[in-house]
Amino acid sequence: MKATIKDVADLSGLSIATVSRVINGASVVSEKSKKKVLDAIKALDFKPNQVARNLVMHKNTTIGIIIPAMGNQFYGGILNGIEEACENHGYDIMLCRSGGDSSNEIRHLEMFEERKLSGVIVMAQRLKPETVSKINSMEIPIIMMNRSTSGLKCPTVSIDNFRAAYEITNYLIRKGHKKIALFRNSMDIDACGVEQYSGFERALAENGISIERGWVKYGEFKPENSYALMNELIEKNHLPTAVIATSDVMAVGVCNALIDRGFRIPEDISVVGFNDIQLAGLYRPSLTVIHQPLKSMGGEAVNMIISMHKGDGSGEIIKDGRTVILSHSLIERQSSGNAPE
Amino acid sequence: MKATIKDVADLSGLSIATVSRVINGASVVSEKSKKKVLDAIKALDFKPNQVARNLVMHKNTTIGIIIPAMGNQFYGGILNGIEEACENHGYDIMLCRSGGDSSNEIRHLEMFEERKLSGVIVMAQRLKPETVSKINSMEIPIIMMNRSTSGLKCPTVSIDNFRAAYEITNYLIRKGHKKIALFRNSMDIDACGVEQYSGFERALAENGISIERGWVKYGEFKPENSYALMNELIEKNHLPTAVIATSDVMAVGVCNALIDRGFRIPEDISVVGFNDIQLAGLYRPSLTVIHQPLKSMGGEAVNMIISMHKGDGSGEIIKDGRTVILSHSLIERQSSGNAPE
DNA sequence: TTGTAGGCGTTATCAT
DNA sequence: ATGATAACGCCTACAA
Repeated sequence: MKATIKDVADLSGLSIATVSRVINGASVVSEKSKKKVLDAIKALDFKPNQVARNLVMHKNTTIGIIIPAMGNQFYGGILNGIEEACENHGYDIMLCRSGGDSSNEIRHLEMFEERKLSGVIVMAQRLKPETVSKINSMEIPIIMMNRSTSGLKCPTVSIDNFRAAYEITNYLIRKGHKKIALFRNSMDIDACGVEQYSGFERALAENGISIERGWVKYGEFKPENSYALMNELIEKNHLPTAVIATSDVMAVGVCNALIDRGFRIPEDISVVGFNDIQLAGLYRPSLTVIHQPLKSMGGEAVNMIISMHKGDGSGEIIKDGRTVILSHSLIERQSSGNAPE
Repeated sequence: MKATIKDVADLSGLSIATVSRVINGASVVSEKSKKKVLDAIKALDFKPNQVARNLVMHKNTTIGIIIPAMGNQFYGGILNGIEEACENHGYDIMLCRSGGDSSNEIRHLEMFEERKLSGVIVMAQRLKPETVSKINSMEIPIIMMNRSTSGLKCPTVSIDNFRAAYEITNYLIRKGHKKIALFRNSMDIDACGVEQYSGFERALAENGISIERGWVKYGEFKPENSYALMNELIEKNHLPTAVIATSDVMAVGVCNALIDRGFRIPEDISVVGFNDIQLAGLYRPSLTVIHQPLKSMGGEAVNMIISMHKGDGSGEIIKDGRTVILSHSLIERQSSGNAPE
């Protein structure tokens, strides 16, 4: 059986309290006693039991994370940032997958509360009202990544999706494109998608280009989806000269449909993506994209959680709807070019 | 403040013990009392405190995971399997990133022990002696994914890397290839790599083909690496007709180097990968690969951890060197073809 | 400086 | 069937 603080106390001939003191560096302990304790700790290979510690201290240095799916490079990038920041601040991570299911989200959220974690970061594609209301009533700090919905009362971190979409649309227009398609996520109340659409719309409007409804396609962030959607367009022979996909995997799906039918990118059609996951640079032609600072976004979320605790010895939590916007950038690679004559 | 079991006891007019009983469904409680308790629980929105629970029960339904990096599709695939299995069995996940650093691995391993997690699954590329010895001395169940090293005394789950490499090498030989390159991970004591190399060697030997040392390249599992290595070969104009990469990202790096220099795949050179992450099917040309059942591997690891606990009311843990081998398969796609004349 | 003792929220063992 | 009460391992006033 593992040694407890009592064993250390016995071996060192001191009291539990003193042992506790040296462990926590609190209060003053004589050098002599300190040494005795340290020796005993080493001899017994004693490690304080975190469970007991958390119980009595009413706190925890663990941050909970809810993610739709693992092995997704977009979330993976954010996770990297979260992990690094947690590492630096001495926090641990408890990770749960929701599968995009709101009942799972709620279940995990409750679990996090029961365990009194120091905070939660949630990533989700769609946000159901049940989840929103659960989030709003959370007793521990919670932050939403890359998404914001009306009624949601918690801090958020993301990029300026309106501007990003606006910029990349303008980029294509400057390249001479007038026939621009938009492949976006399904029509839900997805704030990112809504903002992106506005940016797209605005850029077109400012240039006197009207939106062709047949070129605005909805689908999940899956390559098979955009592959099929692009195929439809090809079959109808109703082709744009450029397509904007609001995720990189969708962009790749579009490219594959095009390549598999013998089209050339970007000579025949330009394709641009969103996010800039590793795939975007690895694919050939490499993808022109809007780059999101995924790692920074994750790190920022952690910082926010930590700061939501500080300043209040009372244990009270700062709960406002603060939003952090990080800056994006446009990376031009091989998949986009001038509009064909 | 959140309600405790005592609040429920007070409100329901019963004792803490009785409340505990209905919560745990243990022992028999009269219907009448049961209802009272349930009502009180609902009224107070009481949720049992897991921290306290774990403390007294000396256990935990959390599984710790150590992973080199997040956002890697290979580990992501395994994580998906782990997550699903944990979900089914009511376990939670605590995830830590090692960054491939053995001191981090050890730190996390100790943290898992302190928290008395029910088990640990570790993924690592290289295994330093310090980590191996820490693993061997762990007091909680621990499983190594996809890797085994001499001296390591813990269960392992992986595929038969020898056979996999043997099969894919033979596949290329049957396609008429005699000049076959192998891009593998750095020369460390990496059991997978060693086994794979043996398989490669054996297949060539059985077909009377001798190994050309200049075609066996070592590098990390990064596309930039294999890209550079392939470029070297191109510059020396010392080209094989096929290359086997022991990871998909390495294969893509090779393909990119080739494509960027104007080579055709597979007409000029065939390229095959290992693992079959999403990228393999998404890339063009899509990659012929050895498919690893990543998800099953993750699930199997969880099952093993759970079974290591069962059967022993004593709390003793089964600790043998059991190895689980799951079956792989060869998926033929676009990146491989007959050897050029 | 050090020790005593009272929790933290639950479970589990006795009695009743 | 139900209720005290002793753990669980640790922290922290309060005393000494």
